[in-house]
Amino acid sequence: MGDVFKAMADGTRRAILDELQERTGQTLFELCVRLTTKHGLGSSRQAVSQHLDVLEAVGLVTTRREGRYKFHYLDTSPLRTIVERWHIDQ
Amino acid sequence: MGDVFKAMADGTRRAILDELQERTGQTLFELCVRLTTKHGLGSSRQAVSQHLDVLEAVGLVTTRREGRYKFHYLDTSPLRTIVERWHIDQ
DNA sequence: TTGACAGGCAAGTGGTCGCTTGCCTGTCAT
DNA sequence: ATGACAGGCAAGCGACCACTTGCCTGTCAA
Repeated sequence: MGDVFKAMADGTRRAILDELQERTGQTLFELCVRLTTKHGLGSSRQAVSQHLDVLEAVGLVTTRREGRYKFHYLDTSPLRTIVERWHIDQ
Repeated sequence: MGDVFKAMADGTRRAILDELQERTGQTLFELCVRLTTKHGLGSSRQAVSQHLDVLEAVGLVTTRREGRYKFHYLDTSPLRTIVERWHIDQ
């Protein structure tokens, strides 16, 4: 629970979620390119990789391996617990 | 925006929000007592005070002074931006 | 098969965060 | 007015976090 908020606390990770929302199933390098060009974030490959590990650990991102590629998919269902806990009436 | 998540990232702060949701308008000392007894958190007065400052800075808590008392009120409206940004369909 | 490519692992570092400590300000009752 | 009470301010400290750096593993094409 608290891990979800810790994961969301970082701006780069929220930008990654934005990117995956716009185009899900991206690889690490695709995300690196699009983060630097569209979001203006100069994040290195290792940095983005570690961010993806955090997001995957809390269930906000799921992955699928295919050969030497690893695709990343957005899953916003962990955010639903926030709505449930504090009765956000939409 | 990111400040809201940073504020929510701490477990003690989320417990404070839970407490204020159950009984809004509490003072600092009331919150300290109820956090230790009901939530089992051994947080000092200064710690809780600093947490309240953070929550108030991001708009999750509003305050009202009355004499030497300061009452704290919950406001979950900043959380609504989360629902809007990532289309959580409730 | 060998080089390029996509990604992973792990140690080290600077900065931020949560908390404590100590002291101070303002308010109320006696 | 003077002591107790509710809260505020600010410096210091330990722990955690994001990031870098360097090297390694696995996969595919030429």
